[in-house]
Amino acid sequence: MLRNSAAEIPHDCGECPIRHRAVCSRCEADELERLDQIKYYRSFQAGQTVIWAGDRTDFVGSVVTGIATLTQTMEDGRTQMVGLLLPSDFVGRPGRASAAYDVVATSDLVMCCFRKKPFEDMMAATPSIAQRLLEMTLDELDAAREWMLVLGRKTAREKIASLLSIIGRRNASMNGQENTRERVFDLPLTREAMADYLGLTLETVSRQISALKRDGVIVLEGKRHVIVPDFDRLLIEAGDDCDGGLLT
Amino acid sequence: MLRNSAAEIPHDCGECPIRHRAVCSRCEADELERLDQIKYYRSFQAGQTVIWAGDRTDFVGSVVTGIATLTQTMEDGRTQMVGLLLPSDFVGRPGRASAAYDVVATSDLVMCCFRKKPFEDMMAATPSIAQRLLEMTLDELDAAREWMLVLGRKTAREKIASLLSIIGRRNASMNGQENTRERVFDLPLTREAMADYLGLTLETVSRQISALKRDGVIVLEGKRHVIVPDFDRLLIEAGDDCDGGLLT
DNA sequence: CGCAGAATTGATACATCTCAAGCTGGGTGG
DNA sequence: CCACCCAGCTTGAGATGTATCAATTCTGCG
Repeated sequence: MLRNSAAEIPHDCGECPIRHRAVCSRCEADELERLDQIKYYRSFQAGQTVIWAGDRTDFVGSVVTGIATLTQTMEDGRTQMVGLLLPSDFVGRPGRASAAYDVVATSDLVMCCFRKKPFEDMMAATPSIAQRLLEMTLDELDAAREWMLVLGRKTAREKIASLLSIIGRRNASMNGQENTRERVFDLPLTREAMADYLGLTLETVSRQISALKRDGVIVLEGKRHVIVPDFDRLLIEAGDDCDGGLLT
Repeated sequence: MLRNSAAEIPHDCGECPIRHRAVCSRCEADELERLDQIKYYRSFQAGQTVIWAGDRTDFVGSVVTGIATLTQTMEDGRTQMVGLLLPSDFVGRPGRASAAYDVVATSDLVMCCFRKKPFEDMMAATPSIAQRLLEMTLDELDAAREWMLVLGRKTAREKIASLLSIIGRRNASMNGQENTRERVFDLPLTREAMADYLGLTLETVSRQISALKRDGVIVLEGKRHVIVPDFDRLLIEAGDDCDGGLLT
């Protein structure tokens, strides 16, 4: 469990990779120091469940590195992903005792955690944290609503193109390849996880990816490495306004 | 436009029907008085568009009475409802210049509005407002995620049953008929609006409602008045855990 | 009355699911 | 080093649920 050496895990908030995007991004030096005192890191291996839906949770936290998914499952096993947690995303809800969704590490994952009670106290005393959390929550709400359009009204091909464009866009914003026509990235999800995200079966995901490849919209190297020769073309396939979603 | 007489519109916050649920619900008397000074009411007729997606918005506000919908539309006309706004729900996003979605009055509607700038200033100075808005936003996010499961993984019949159970539940919580086996309510939406909510066509909505009627899950009086003889039965049809969604 | 919007119902088309068979690439043990 | 294995993925053929197109019926209202 403690397989990550201390060297891999940031300890100084000043050097934290998510310093400027996470829930703490608006904190002043003194506030950061107080947070520093109540924070602790947890590591998870790919595939591990971080939180089980319905369980009591005593912590909240931020994804520092790696990717996790938020999923809902019906009794008969049908599952729907309802969120994709990337570095800087916040996990857990202040003021709620038990988790609403399963959180599963898709890759190896490091989280910066706070016990819930101290964090809630800190939040009440620190407007900059509450403000930032509100802003992040509003962004997530917009993303969820964007996704409702995908789930409710788009075809399988458009769904795949939408997912690829979102991953491509987020990836670009991290690497500063924003305005390039061509974009290159790795899929962080299995076909099955994509299916759960898109409300499809994995077979349909596979077929549509093959179709996009056949039509030259994307080029695959191996199963996971994606090259998009013309990102605007992908956006058109996604059914999005070509000027790019304003919200994602 | 000013067809609502002054008598119909509440002016005193103390008598406001959404006083204890809206964004102002945690305000003290003095805070309420300050809000009172910057608030104003707007009325809309059924069918009127309150806000157009993409337009600059200079106000935010709460639904006081009536129902509105939040919808997204693709260029080719496919539309998806992404929110249903009932009394006390908040409209608009502090800190954003333009609207992300169309807001349309489904019934006659009264809103309690604030110009955005004064409201933002007030929010910065009044933690109780910011806190309540965060809480409401988190609730909306949960509702949106619940809906993603409905859109992505449920059958048409389950979708209809889910919608009916949500309306029935909200209605019950307003009228205190919480634990009755039988529930009675009016549908606030046309078949087409239901279809837009559920990611279906109106024909499919109609067929599935007929099927639920035929199977005795619901009884209809006219097109809009619904009687649910056994609410648990409806929840089973919705594919929900029978102990009721914890979140909605 | 008779019109218009809303809803229902029917017949058919089609997209996606389901079930089933094979493929691929990386790891393991003989 | 090779044979094997296995999870992840691809592809095919047929079944099925929902959309589409079209024709009525209902309901409220001028």
